[in-house]
Amino acid sequence: MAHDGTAMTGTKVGTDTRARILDTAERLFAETGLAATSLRQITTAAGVNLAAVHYHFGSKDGLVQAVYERHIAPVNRERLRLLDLYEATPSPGAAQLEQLVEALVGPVLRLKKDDPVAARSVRCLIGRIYCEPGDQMKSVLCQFDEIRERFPAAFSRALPHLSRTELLWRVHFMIGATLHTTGARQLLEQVSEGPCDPNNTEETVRQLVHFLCAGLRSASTAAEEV
Amino acid sequence: MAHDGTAMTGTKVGTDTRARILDTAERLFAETGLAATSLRQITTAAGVNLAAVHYHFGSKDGLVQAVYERHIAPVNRERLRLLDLYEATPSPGAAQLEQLVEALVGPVLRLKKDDPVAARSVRCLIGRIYCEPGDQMKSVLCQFDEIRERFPAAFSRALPHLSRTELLWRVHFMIGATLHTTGARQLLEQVSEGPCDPNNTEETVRQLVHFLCAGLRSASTAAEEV
DNA sequence: GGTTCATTCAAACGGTCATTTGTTTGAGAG
DNA sequence: CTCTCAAACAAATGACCGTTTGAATGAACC
Repeated sequence: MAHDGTAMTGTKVGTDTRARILDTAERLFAETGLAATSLRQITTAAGVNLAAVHYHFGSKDGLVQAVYERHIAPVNRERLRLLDLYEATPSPGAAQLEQLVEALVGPVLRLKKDDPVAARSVRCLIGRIYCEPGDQMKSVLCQFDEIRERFPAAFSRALPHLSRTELLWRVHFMIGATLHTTGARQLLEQVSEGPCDPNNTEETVRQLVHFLCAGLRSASTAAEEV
Repeated sequence: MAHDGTAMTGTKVGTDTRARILDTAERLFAETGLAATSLRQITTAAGVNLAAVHYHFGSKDGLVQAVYERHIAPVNRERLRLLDLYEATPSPGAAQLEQLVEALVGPVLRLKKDDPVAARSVRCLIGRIYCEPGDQMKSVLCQFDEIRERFPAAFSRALPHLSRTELLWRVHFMIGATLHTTGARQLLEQVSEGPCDPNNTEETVRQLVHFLCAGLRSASTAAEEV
């Protein structure tokens, strides 16, 4: 009956159940995957009734969507806020590109940086956005429409030496490196055996922005043929 | 009634069944995901009996492992062959790094380039290696042990200006960009609306190698502080 | 006190799942 | 020809799935 997010009535019991479902689903989805996590696992771990999921979210798909929206919406709002800020008062000289890349990758890498436990789940889920198969992600991906429209345009202005094709390729590579950094953190910890610390958020952002800007800025491959 | 069935009572029935299961599983795993694809879907689509999966592969996990191993093993063999080749006769001057990157990302991007239909499935699956949750991938990931040992060492030799930490970060970013290029091809097609063609394998390799080499070669961030 | 309405709950529904079992088949070996 | 054994088969098992239902709860309002 009340699948929407605004169920703020007088009682506090309702919102508590809703939040516990969201928190638990977020953790289990990250650990086990969307398809492999059953509603029974979620409601048992959360200590709520099975039917509460359908009451609050309508269906399992509705729950998935709610879990993602809770974190993606603020990230994309922050990205656009920074983009607006940097476009209004651009940095002098060459640091403009660094600002744009930072605005794109910073907010997602800094997500939940104060809560390491929740951060692990959220980042794992976000890193899996393009990997989770099926149509379940379509309603999540449309939340990035404005990002996909405004950021490439800004990059194009900052990198006038690139053709549209080259720019789109490099933005694609940039997204890949960022998503992998967001989602496959435990892999890096395990492989680097010490030196690289994905929990050091600012160092991660610094390394990633530096790498991406160098790749983005490099000469046009078409120009090489001249 | 039962003595007839649809048994292709000819010759070499065994290997045919096994191959049909592998081909069909590969396609459905790519389309629907590992957990969400049932053995019944696979065997029905393949036109074989359900029990044949357990006979040939022992379990669903065994089938998953077999599907991956069939393609990953040749890719990694080719990667190491190229690495051996380039280490034996290194290219003159600055093109050495390009050779190394090409040896790492070329074989996976060129996978099944002659069969677009199968290529889509295989690349989608490989792009999902680090995203698929659970322990199912552990037995697949260990196939990369030699890659993870030899390539960073080779990169370190080609990029002596980088500290070990910086090198590992950049290799991590490189893997992310490569996996995203491998797995999220339909996304690029859809977003770029024309200019970028992920089916043009050689152009993809060229763009990716160029981008990655620029990122890898860029100055050490530690050096900037001096 | 009685009514309303959001919320929670236990219990079931029909389906599908992975796996096991026991039998039948067919081709190559002696 | 017979023997053997890998291979394919149908049927059944028990468990788990997402979803629905209808009743119980309990605070808020008249």
